Amino acid sequence: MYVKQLAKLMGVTADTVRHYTRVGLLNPIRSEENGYQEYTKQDQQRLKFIISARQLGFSLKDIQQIIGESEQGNCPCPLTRKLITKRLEETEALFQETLKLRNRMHAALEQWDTSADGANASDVCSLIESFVDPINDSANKEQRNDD
Amino acid sequence: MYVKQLAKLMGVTADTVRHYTRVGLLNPIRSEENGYQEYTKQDQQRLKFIISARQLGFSLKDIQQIIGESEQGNCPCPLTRKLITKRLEETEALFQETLKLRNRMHAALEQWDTSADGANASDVCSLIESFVDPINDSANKEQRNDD
DNA sequence: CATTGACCTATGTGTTGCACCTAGGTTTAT
DNA sequence: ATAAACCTAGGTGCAACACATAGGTCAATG
Repeated sequence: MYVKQLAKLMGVTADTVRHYTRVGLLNPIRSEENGYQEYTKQDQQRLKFIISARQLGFSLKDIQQIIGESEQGNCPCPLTRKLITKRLEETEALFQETLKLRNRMHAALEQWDTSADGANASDVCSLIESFVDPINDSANKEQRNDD
Repeated sequence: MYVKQLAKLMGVTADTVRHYTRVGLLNPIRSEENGYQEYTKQDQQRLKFIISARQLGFSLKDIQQIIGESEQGNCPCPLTRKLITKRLEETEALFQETLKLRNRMHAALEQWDTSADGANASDVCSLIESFVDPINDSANKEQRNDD
């Protein structure tokens, strides 16, 4: 099976398969006839594994480590548990950051809905420069002085 | 004012200031005495603007465009409104993806809490290979066959 | 006055996971 | 013969910096 066929079968691009091959996650056999890469059922299983692991947030390096453990005859599960814990923390952090960013952007759009373009003196763009984050603005955090 | 002083004052790293300078967002004056970059109050204002814009999710290229409009004497606000709309859509998409990933990871950790390491035959790691996403699993989407 | 430490410079590389491009060879069908 | 569709290796681009290299500057110290 050549690269494109495998890619299509597994729902990824040929470039992705080539990329995984380059970094050593897949090990096709080189045909002596034409120099093409021959992917076996092993590679197909392996690719399926990679796709599943990516879906769970593992990086390609994580996956390399996990496969490495497995190939050394060790049970990779403890490593898997350890790695996902770390990745989950990162994902949680990213989630919180993205949430806050989204809220800030929504707040900006709302504020700007009632702001005229270039309404006040500013260096570059009055909208951006006069935006006040209603959440992180210190006056709104613990106490409010403007009551 | 030299790079480190400005960076400290504005709460970013010297590398960040240098980066913005490299891509043309800041335009310090080169001292003829020692070849150092001299940052003026203009640059300080500009950096403050950049930091505010980054907080709202604008890319450095967005910021370059906005500054470009402003420097050409045009009001940058319409462009700003247009760009944030696009960025908000992207952020919303990222947010949803991150949320789904986080949920998948939580689900995996829960499933794995009651799974023994290497409990079943598998190619690489039984935990990953036997994980079933309770949300995206087709059996759970529209109907369930296992009643 | 030499040395030390803290600053500065420009330039290049590493990060992540691919996508895309270049320049070419192979296979198959017409 | 040639075109279409596939394959190869290797390199570049992306985003926003962080970090490293190799060297120049400056102020204070012994």
